[in-house]
Amino acid sequence: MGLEGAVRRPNRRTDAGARELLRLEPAAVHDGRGPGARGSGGVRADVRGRPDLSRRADHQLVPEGRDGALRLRGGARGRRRGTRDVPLSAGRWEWVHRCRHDADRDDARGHRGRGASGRRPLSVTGREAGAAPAHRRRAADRGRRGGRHDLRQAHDPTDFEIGQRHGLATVNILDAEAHISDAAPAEFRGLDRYEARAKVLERLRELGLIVQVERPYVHSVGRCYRCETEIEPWIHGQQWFVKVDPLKGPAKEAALDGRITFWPRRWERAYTQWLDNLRDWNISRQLWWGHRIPVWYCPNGHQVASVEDPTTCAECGSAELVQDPDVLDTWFSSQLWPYSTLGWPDETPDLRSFYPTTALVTGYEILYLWVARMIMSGLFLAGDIPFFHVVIHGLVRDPQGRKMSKSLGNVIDPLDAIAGKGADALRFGLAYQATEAQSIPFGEEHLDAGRRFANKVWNAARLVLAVREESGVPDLPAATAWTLPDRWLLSRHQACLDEANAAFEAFRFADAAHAMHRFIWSELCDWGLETAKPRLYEGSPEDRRAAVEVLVWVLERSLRILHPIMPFVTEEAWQRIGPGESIMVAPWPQAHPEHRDEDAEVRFGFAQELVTAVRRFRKTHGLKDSAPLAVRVLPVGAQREVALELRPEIERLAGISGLEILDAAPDPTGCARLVAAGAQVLIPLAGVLDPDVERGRLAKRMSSIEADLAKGEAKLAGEGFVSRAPVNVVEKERRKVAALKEEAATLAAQIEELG
RNA sequence: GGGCGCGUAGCUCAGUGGGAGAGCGCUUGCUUCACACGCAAGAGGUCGCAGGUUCAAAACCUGCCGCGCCCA
Repeated sequence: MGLEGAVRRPNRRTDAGARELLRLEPAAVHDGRGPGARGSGGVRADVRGRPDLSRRADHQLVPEGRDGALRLRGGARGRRRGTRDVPLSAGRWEWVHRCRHDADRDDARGHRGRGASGRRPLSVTGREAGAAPAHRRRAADRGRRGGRHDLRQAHDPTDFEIGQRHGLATVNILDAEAHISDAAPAEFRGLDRYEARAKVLERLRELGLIVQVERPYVHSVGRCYRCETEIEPWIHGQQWFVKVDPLKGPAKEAALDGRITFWPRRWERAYTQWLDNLRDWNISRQLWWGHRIPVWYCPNGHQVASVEDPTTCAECGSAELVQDPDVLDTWFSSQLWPYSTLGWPDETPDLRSFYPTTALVTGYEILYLWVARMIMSGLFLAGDIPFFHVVIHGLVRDPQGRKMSKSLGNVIDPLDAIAGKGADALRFGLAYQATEAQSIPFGEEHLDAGRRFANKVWNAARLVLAVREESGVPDLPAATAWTLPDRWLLSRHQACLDEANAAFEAFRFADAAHAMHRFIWSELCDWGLETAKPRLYEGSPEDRRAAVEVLVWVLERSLRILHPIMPFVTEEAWQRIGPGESIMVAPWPQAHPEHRDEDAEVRFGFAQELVTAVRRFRKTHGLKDSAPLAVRVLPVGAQREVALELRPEIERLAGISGLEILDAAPDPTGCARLVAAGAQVLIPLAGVLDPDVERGRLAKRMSSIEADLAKGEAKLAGEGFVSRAPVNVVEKERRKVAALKEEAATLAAQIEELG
């Protein structure tokens, strides 16, 4: 429905304005490999052997072909001294009877022949009308042999351009069924192209013109990807072009002045350079689907362009109108997206809201084909950019790094992936891989990683929900009630939010996914939930409630952060927590910078190191996880408070039967000695230990320490380090060296004791 | 030929001036009351090569080697 009377944008262009941009020209011959022709037919006609298929064009070009090549004699006459043989190379020699020859600049023989007019060995007249200068053919296949080239301006895009520059007649020697046309000498007319090739060869032999036959000769031939039919480029009627000169300037400016931002930024240059080199855009396609070109021709040579189907010619009134048989280039149609979806040219509410939209997220392979063209047309037609950000990600590839393609059969169908692993798994797997790299390798294993993470999130929520007795908005206890694990968890959670925010701001989805994965799995689950268990299962009702609410508060917000990437599992868990109707409409978590707590992280870090050191020790000696250990620790500074406060948590996580906190350096005789965050740890089990294993453990640790120590000491002794490096860096290095020395001394003593 | 980018753990990739990281894979031990789609510990890297800048380089500069993509 059009909104009559709606305000119209002043510089809005409709078909009348757009017509200024179009020009009608003889078609350029195109081999379908260049821009605008990708997999969709290009500016060529497909000439087919079977009449009933002659206008079907569901082809992709497979650039692979084998053929023979000829070297011929008698390709040209020297300008001054009569006939001189100049070798002529030809791959598809059936053209030879109707081609102009072209000298290669790099070939001495070519120079000699410069200025000569080509003489077709088998032509009707024996000479071309008008002498074309022999020509550098820079775009010629390098693999092609020197001498002369056949110039097939009706059947090769490069040759076409050369022909245009020199005003050569363009003669199509094929008809629509790939038979030789009436433009050829009579003896070849009507022959199938392959028959003609054989017959031309035969005739060339008779004339003694063949110098050499080279087989096989590999060159690039487009083929139908279904039926393998070779595709012959040919000249095809009149085609429409978009004049890009009025469009490219504004489109470039929009990027340069920052109205449109590219992510990553480097794509901006690719975009502007592409615009700089842009040439008029051919939009006529010989396909049987697509938007039909809205141009009609009348018998008197008039053209009518119209939105509505016209019944009579606007200029002469003729009723015998014929619509252009071609359809618009896929990308011409594609760039119409914002208009066709939003009601343009009417100033609809949708148009107002979503034009420009925030971001276009897409793969780099269609930066030019689609993105650039949307920008050009948006500025021209709607008078404004279509979006503010262009986010370019890599191409999703299979695990072997191959582009996914239907014919290869390596495509992961999103619907299959979702059916098998779930949408959350697919989305997370992709986001996790979506770095700034040029490709995103994606396979079963990445889906699995996503599925496992979804499962992890779900189970974390299950634990928390199981111990929570109420539902509704989480009630974070007052800061004064926070335990050390609470402070640590809130601090890490805040760090996760900060990272996710920064990542999303910069459209770095992989970074966002990594931050969430690290926090939820390695911090919330591995340490947050585990250290909460003593309070959850053995604490007082008050302790238990406080612990639960901190966990629920963190979990609920984590779900909201994760929701854009894993919508389903987060919604399900969130609704069970019960803070509102749907996570979809819940606000993004607010930042709490005051939750960042360096002190808590250092303190909690000591507990983590202590637990890990004991676990490692147990493992090294092959002790069972369940075998309880008595552990004595001599804390340094604030570590004492930590050890006292977290004794139940440390004991539980490390499998310690009794954690003894020492006041003074103990007699270490008979104990295994560990170091955790600078604190001495003693495990009085020496009699039970295998001395060889223990010696091995100590030796390994010692050599690692010695290596670090040597590096650190060298640094401190190094020229200029102490005087020129920042104070904090020097201080850090000193502390590190001191700690290492201390641990080395501890180890040395124990090594000596073991003998 | 022009342009852009990449060479870091077995694989795929983060890390851009101060102690080498993640996921997957691998090894070992665990049916521990959220999760075996799991837990715990571990092995594994001359950060492509060679110079240079710097107190300090995986990171910055130069050259070389290898690879990818876009354009012509």
